[in-house]
Amino acid sequence: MTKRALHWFRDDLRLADNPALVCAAGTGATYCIYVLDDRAERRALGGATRWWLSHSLEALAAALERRGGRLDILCGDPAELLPAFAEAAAVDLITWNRRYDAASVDLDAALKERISGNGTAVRTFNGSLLNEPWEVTTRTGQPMKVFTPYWRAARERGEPEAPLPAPTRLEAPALPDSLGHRVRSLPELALRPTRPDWAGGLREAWTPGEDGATQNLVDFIEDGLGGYADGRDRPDRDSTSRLSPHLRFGEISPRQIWHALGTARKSGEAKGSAADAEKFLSELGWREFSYHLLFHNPDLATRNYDQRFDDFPWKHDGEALRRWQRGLTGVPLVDAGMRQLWTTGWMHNRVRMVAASFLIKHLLQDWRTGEAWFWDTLVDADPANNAASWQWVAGSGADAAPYFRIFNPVTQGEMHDPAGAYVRRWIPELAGLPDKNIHAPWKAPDDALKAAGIRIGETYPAPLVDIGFGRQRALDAFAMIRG
DNA sequence: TTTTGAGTTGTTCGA
DNA sequence: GTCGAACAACTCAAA
Repeated sequence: MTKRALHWFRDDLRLADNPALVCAAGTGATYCIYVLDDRAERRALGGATRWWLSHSLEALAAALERRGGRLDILCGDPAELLPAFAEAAAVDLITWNRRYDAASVDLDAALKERISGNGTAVRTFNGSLLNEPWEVTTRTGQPMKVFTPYWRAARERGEPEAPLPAPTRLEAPALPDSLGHRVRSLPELALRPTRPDWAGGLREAWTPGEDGATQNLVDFIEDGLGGYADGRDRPDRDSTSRLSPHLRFGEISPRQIWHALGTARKSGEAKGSAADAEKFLSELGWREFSYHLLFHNPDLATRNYDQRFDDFPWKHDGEALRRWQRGLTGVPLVDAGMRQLWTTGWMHNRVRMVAASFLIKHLLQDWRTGEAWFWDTLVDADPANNAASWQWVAGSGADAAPYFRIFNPVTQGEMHDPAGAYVRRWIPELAGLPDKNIHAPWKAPDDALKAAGIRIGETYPAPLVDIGFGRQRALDAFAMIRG
């Protein structure tokens, strides 16, 4: 009798460079399953990631079918479903790629024990990181707390291994009758918005799935890598990789990115300088560092990494939060970013920092309220990156900026969106203002406002807070907890 | 154990 | 307009 395996897809929705899938497919006929974990105690996916997931699963199912495989989608508690599936289908081996949030780590450990106890083999793999979070340590074996030494130590471990090819042929065993009623169709999961359908902008901006991810990488190496080190800070340009949501769902692996970059540079196809490539790789490094932090600090998304911040005098201003969410703070760069987020499910990294800083520092709102909004609206909402980055901006995180480093959203706009193209794109009601007024319309001369058809407080809001006053108030608040 | 050098992304002020 | 210094001390990681 030939062997049968089961591969459990999670945040690894790809066929290429998927070590757990390769292991399963090498064993024999392979069930491929995805489980939508609907337990109440888990942090539910946000709206944007649910949308992305639905399309990514659709792409994955099609890719599996092209190779003779099949994706079975289940809904429920994996701790119960996986052993039940394994037993009913009489599989010899279960494989999956690891995840690193606390709930997943606990679930995986429990599952492994239970499934092995039933006599079924379990094999797990690293499918989403260059280094496991526990592999990079200080000389004394402690977790790292500063990015630069972390990344240096990670690099010293050597080049990541070459990516694995996708299995050329998959064989899907028939589903046992007893499991038929467990399988769900994609529409049954109700992952996509219906009334209202807010996903039009997402559909225009993205192609979820492995093919879309690969194409994005190719495009980036061709068009974005040249000048990346500087261009990445320009929201008015198209020079970031836009790989974040693809990485979020494992439609592409960091290993594949690393090697594609290396190959393109060796062959001379990549336009970027060595500095551009290093800068880009260090962004993968930040992703690794965030996972390192999350693994060693399981409550990174809810608890201040620096506990002095437990006494920070946050204001709880629901109206200010709502105006920030809707892109109606009256500060153009912040509002442009928040509208880009709402429309496309993504925001340029530079603008994320400015918008987050404005919420935390100028509006004194708890970073967790911003983290929660990003979690719901970003297509790349990631348990490690989102939490680590919000804490970094707040100053409560690892290796955080000094407390006095407060972004001025007007200065940032003038520096990184000098002609105002980004602001005009997302805030059409300001489009008629001259470049020199676009980032601070409240200071524009009356005739410029009139010519542009703008009435501050009517056609576009007055700023929620005076920039200089907000900065000083934040500095005073930080002084209170410095002790 | 102690010492030493270094630390993603900024702003403002004054010369 | 441009440039350097101050901001405020602290923690990390390695020697």
